[in-house]
Amino acid sequence: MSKGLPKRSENYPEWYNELVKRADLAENSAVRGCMVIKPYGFSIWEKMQATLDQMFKDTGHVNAYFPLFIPKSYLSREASHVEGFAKECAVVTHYRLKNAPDGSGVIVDPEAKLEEELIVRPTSETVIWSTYKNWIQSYRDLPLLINQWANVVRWEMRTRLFLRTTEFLWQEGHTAHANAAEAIAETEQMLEVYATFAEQFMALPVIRGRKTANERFAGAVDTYCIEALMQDGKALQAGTSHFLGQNFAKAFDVRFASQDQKLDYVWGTSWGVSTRLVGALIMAHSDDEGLVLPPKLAPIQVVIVPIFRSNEELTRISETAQAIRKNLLAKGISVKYDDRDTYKPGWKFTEYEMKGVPVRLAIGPKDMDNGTVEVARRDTREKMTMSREGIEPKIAQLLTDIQENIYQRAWAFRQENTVRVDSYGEFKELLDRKGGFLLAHWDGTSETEEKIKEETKATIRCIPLDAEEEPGACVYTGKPSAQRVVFARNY
RNA sequence: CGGGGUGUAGCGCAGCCUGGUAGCGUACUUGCAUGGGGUGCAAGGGGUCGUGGGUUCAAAUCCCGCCACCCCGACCA
Repeated sequence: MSKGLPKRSENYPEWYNELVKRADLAENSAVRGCMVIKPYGFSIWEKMQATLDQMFKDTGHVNAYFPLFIPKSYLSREASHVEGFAKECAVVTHYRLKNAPDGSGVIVDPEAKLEEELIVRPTSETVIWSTYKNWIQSYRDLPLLINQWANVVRWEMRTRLFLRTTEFLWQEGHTAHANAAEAIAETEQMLEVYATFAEQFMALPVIRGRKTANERFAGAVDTYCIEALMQDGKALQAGTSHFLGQNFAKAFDVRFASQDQKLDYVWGTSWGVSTRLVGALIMAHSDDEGLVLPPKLAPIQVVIVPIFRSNEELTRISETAQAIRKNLLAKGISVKYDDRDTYKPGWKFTEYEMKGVPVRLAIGPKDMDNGTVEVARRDTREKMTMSREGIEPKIAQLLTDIQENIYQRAWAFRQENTVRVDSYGEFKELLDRKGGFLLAHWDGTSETEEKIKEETKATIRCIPLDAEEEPGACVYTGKPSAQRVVFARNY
């Protein structure tokens, strides 16, 4: 195993793959396209989960759990939904194995064929709406605001750790409302929850927008999304929120008696983010030395490394280190004191840099003599010497500064790589030279979007919600357009 | 599913063309020194060479089949 990481500038995909492995986040499993999420990687996801879960509860949602298996017939109830997912569904056809007659191992027992095959959920709309039918009779049962944390399976052709795996973890919210306006408000609210989470916790600036018909969720009337820009200039969809209209209510016959004694179909939404967010986090901030984690999501916020020769020295240093650790813990900061004598300080420094620990404290004999501590921040790789006295509030402040700095850096990067483009030639040239978000006029047709995709591999990531009205001409056809949309190549 | 590539120690690879004792780096174990940025030296353990068949006195190496994985495309969060 070589010591350094591949350079981002030389081979970005290779850098990403190596980083995921070297930072101990995840590895490939025996099953193609699936991954083992290792403890360090999983604890990042757990922190994301904890934060989002609280945000969902604060907006009135409750958690529930729906089954992994979906009867095949459910999937065909909503026409465009089937079409969207049919090509990537895992199907359970049998329920028993038996020993092979020739002793070569186990085989599927042909006698144990399921009468109706089961689909491993690619998403849960169908099973949930078939259940909601029984839960909703009256306007008094609405709104129904439910979320579930689950795994789903989509049989992808090509996979990448965290960004696209055959099985992934996510949350999916599914809500039912008495009218369209309320459902749309819910869709927009949850998009804002995602955007807030991305910006304030992941330190990742995002564009809030709506998808074009081509990119819309199968079965939705309208799909909202947040789009982030990665360091290689490619866009990544970090979260989606769908206004389902009455599509699933109609498909599953979910009706309610309204206050004015009419029977009507309910209005639905669904919204989700997945372990893909971990991939976004990695690609947005990390550098050639390893992971860079925003303090709010770092499993370990501060690591303390003692530098010592003898056991006596270690004992003396440990006293100071433990005191600092205790004071930081009291401030709600997670601290690891790594006093292993099986690894050398330099080795530990590199290791914690690879793992993206935001702040590292080193305490050695010289510090003990001088009453100081060496403080290193991961984001800028600066080292400074601080007085041991009153260091705790300074560390707390430093974590806040790092969180802010990482966000600012990502924001500046996005600014530099978001460009208004008015000619197709410039459009193609920019895409090939540096990628990024291209703000261009579009005539609003799927045909044009399709042609641009074929010719440049760039798609419309979204129609931004905050875009200003600006009459212009489509970058491809020259037809009139009312506002700019965001084009990019994407993950 | 099309095009390309790779399977040899936990990991990364050489050896194959030209058949003849299975190697290197790293990781691991032990000892001594070392200890403020992946420490040095020495010794040691670890292999059905992806798999099935064929050629041969002899196959990691040559021939045929199969399997797996990776990369590039069509599909996607």
